[in-house]
Amino acid sequence: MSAINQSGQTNQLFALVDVNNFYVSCERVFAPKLEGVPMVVLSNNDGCAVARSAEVKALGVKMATPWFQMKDLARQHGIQAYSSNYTLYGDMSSRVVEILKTFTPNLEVYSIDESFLRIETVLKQYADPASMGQIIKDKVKDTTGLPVCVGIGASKTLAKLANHLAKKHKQFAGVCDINAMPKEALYQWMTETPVGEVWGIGRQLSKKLKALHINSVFDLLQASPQSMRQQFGVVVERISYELRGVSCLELEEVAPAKQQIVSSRSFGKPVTTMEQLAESVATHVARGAEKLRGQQSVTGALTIFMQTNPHKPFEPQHHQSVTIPLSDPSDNTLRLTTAALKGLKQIYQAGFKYKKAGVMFSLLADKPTVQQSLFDDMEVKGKSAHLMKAMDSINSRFGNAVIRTAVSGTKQDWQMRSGNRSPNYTTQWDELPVAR
DNA sequence: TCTGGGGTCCTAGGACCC
DNA sequence: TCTGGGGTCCTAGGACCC
Repeated sequence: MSAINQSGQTNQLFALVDVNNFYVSCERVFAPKLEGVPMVVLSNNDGCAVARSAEVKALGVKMATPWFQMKDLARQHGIQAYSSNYTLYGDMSSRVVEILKTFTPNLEVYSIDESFLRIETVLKQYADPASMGQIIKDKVKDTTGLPVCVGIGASKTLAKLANHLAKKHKQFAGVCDINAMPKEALYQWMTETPVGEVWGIGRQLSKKLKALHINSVFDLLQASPQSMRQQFGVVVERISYELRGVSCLELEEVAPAKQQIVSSRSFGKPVTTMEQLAESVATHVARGAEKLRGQQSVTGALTIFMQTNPHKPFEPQHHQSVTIPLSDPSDNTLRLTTAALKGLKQIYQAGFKYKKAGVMFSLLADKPTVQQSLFDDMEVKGKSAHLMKAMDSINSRFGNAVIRTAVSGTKQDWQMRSGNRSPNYTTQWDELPVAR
C-alpha cells in the first residue's frame, strides 16, 4: 500500500507529461546536429534566454538571463543561440497532445509543453502506471522526436512533484510514479527536495516558510493544512492537502474562455514619438481583437499601457496606463483602435524613451448572437432592405459579424422572429459573412 | 454628535505559473 | 548597446446599499 493513498480519499491518478526543454527540443528535432550542443532559445528581440538545454542549465544559467550577459560564457562553452519560432512550437505542441489523447480522453492541456492526464480509468491495459508512463514517453519520442518526462501521483501537485523527480534524477529513467513508491523512499525524496520546488510555492512563500523552518517538501507535508491556512491562506492549505494525496484540483478538460487578453511587446530600440507608439498600439489592438474573436468574446474595457526601461533606473521613468470602458462591448478592430488611440493620447508624454507598450482587454463577455431586437422594430417592407439595415446595424457594432438570417423572407418569417408564430412557418438559414 | 451590521461589487496589488 | 510575454487566483479595502 502506498503512503499517499492511505488517506483513502480517492482513487484518482494523475499523470503529468512535460516535454524536456521544450523550445530547445523542438529546434533539435529539425537540426539533429544540435543534439548535445549547449544551446538556448531567445525571446523577442533576442533579449533573454527563454529555453535552455540541459548543458546550459548545468552551467548555472537561469531562466530569462539576458543574452548579452551570457556572451562570455557562450564563447567559453560554445553555447548556440536561436531566435524563437512560436509557430513551430505551437505545431509541435498540438502533435504531442494528439498522441496523449490516444491514451486517455481525460486530458488537460496545461501549457504549451505540459498536459495532465487522468489515467486510473485506463490502467488495466498496462502492467502498472509506471509502465504506462514509459509507453507514453516512448510513443511521443518515436512520433515527434521530443523527449518527455512523466510524473504520476494521486493529485496534480504530486504528479508535478513526481515529474520534477523524473527530470532531475537519472535513476527514474524519465518516469516517476510517486503513488507506487514505498513511504520511506518517498519521504526521503521529499526531504531532499526544497519546498520551493512544490507547484504553487514561489520565491516569496519559500522565504516565509523557511522562516518557520519549513525547508523541504517533507517539512511542508508535516505541517497541518489548518495552520497553513491560518498563516498563508487557502492556496497553501490546498497545496498541503494535495501533497497528502487529497486531490483538490480537478482536471480542466475544456479550457475556459480567457478572462483577459493581453498583447504587449518590448521595443528593440527605445521609442519616443507618438506616431511610433500609435503604430505599436494599433498592432496590439489588432492582435488582441483577433484573439477576442477567436474565443467569441467582446471586450467591455481596454487598457493601454507603456513604460520606459526599468533596467535603466537613472533615465527618467514613465510607467503609465489608462483604462477605457466601452459603453458597447465590441470586438471590432476599428472601434477598439479608435478608443485605444484616444487613451494613448491621454497618457503619452514626450521626452521619454519608451521600452514597451501594449493593450489589455478586460471585462470580456460572450459575443452576443444576432439580436432579436435588431429586427423587432423594423417594419416589414422587403427582405433586402431589412437585411441591409440589420447588417449595417450589426456591422457598426461588431465589424466582422457573421449574420444568420432567414432567406425565405416572407412577412411570416419576421412575425415569427418577433414571437408571433405562424403554424406553417418554414425557413432556411444562411450565413452571411460581413466584410471586416 | 453619537451610533450598526451585513452584504455586494469593484479595484489594485501581490503572488504564483509557464 | 543589448534585459520575455503571456496568464490565473486570492485578498484587502473602499464604495455603496439596505
